[in-house]
Amino acid sequence: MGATAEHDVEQLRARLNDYMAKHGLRSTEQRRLVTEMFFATSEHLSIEDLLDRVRIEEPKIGYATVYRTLKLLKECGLAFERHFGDGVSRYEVAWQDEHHDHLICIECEKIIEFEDDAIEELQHNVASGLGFKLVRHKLELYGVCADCQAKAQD
Amino acid sequence: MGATAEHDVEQLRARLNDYMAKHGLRSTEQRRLVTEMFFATSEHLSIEDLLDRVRIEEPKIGYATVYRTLKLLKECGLAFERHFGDGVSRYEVAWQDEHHDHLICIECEKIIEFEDDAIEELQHNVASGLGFKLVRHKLELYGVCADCQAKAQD
DNA sequence: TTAGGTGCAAACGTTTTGCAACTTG
DNA sequence: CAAGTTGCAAAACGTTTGCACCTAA
Repeated sequence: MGATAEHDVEQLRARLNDYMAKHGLRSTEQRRLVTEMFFATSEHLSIEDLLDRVRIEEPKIGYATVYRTLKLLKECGLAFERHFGDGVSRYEVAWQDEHHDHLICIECEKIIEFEDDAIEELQHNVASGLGFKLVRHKLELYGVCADCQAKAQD
Repeated sequence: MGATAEHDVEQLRARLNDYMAKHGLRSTEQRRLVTEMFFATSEHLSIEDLLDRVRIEEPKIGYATVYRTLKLLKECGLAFERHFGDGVSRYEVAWQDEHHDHLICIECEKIIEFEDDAIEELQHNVASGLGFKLVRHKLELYGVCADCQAKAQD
């Protein structure tokens, strides 16, 4: 709801250009369109979702280009790939200053993002207790949201 | 390492028979073989893994039967489906008295299971703080295990 | 000019399904 | 016997790839 933090898209562009320059990759019309479209969303988009949006502006863009572009964004750490049970990969912008986990309603499929430092700290404890150096984690909570609990009361 | 808890396979059989009776499903030779084979493992098996094992005893069993049987086990809550990044679904016995999360080494792919009550409690807090009734969760920690850290020092 | 990118369609690997033959209750 | 189950092969699904043509640098 409301004011999403003012994320720094400019910084994402810079990081992408940097990566592309370093790897001899080119900035094409399609790549720009797909990445800008992606950076402009705050949701968890499937390839198909993104393709649909991109095609509003440029109907000739193909599946493969979107796949390849998101693969690129994944590689340079600007997108995260998520899997929520159905067979589809969803992608999310990797804002550098932000980490969050997901709370998913099993009735209406609503997805809420959250962060909890206490949980993160415990995760580090668990990992180091087992000899691991923790690099990243994935936490998904599944439950019934307030709305759906209310509905179920009928 | 060593002594896995004495899990109650008998109870799984009972729950399965119960579910099958309630739904007018039948106990066939193949179904029994696949489920027994599955209940007897403690690993995260792919369909292919399980099929290979089952075919040692009964070479004529087909992919579809194993898929269908695991779908059944999922439905009645006796198996969990897991996705660890590669495109393959893996299955794990849902021992009723046990819940654990996963710690995965990103170098050698080793998977360690763990439980942490403190984390679980915080998860409940987070969920209810956002109005959710928590039903289940998935927590995966990715890092580098002690062995691989040692190897990296060379 | 040339390495890299695109769009298409075909290939891929996993999972699901339609169907005729076969079991189970 | 009726309804559920099997094995097969074909279909479906999301994703990746080969290739001829195009385009940024």
